[in-house]
Amino acid sequence: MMISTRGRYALRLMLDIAINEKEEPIRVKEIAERQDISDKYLEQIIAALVKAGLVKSLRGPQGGYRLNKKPEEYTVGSILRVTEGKLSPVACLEDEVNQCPRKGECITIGLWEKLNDAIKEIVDNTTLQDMIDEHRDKADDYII
Amino acid sequence: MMISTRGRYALRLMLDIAINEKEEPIRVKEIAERQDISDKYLEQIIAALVKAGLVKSLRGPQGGYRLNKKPEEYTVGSILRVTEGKLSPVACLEDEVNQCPRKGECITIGLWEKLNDAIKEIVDNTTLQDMIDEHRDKADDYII
DNA sequence: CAGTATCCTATAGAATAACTAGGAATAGAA
DNA sequence: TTCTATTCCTAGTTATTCTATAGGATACTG
Repeated sequence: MMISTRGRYALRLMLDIAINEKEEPIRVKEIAERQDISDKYLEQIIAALVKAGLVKSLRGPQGGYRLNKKPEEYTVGSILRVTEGKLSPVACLEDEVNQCPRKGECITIGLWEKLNDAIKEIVDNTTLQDMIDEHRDKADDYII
Repeated sequence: MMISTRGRYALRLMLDIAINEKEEPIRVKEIAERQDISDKYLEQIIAALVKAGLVKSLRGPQGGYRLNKKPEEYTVGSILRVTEGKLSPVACLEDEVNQCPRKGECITIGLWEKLNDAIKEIVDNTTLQDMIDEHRDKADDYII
């Protein structure tokens, strides 16, 4: 399993805010209850998202969290990279430029690059809104 | 980084045998030297490959390891699954049938399935021979 | 039977994952 | 101003996995 709870919770958390946010900001405790996740753990995860500028926080009573942008402006990749770090299959692809001294002769690098590209293709082209829409479509299938 | 040294070494090890195997079987020590990997660690990794029936071993002097099949008959996936376990992005996709009770309402499952399919598409359709060929082509590029 | 290889099992240090805990800082309401 | 609800910050904890290392048992060949 390559995506840890941290990244998966972050995604559910962002989707939860996207779906439930109306006028008032959303409290961590609400999200924790709806998603059935430890609120103390969620606090830490959301702190990283605040620090990265993905959500904004409001302290004090009636405080909570709000998205900074519209759901269609968040890619899954932008969220997972904050919480999971790099999404590369191998370390040498984590930097912009591959620093590995064996790179030239490496027989496996082509495979890792293919995997890397496939993963990026998906996470960088799926937005929160896409996920919400697809989920609605799926739910419709059941109703029809 | 989702692929650990175990899986990466296993792949290099299989490729090393595929490329260097002539009449005589290949000793772990040889591979360890060529690939610059601890031989004791390689021993454990290759033991798993033997147990899974991917390579056969010959004990005693003049012993070593041999591939059981032709390089084009090994997919990368078959090797990585032996050494890395499941390659799924999330736990609920590791079994044939998704057992998760939240599956029906899960808003993220579609994304994980897409990732899972993309990974499988690559690892199950790339063989050792493909990697050898592609590497040769790349080397040619430098020469030309 | 000596030597060379694999085979098997135990151990260990380091890193990571997945939380848990407690209190400080802030802001709104009474 | 004080109470309270909320986020913010940091440290600690438990379990697991990673990445080996080590040492000897077993098997085969010449």
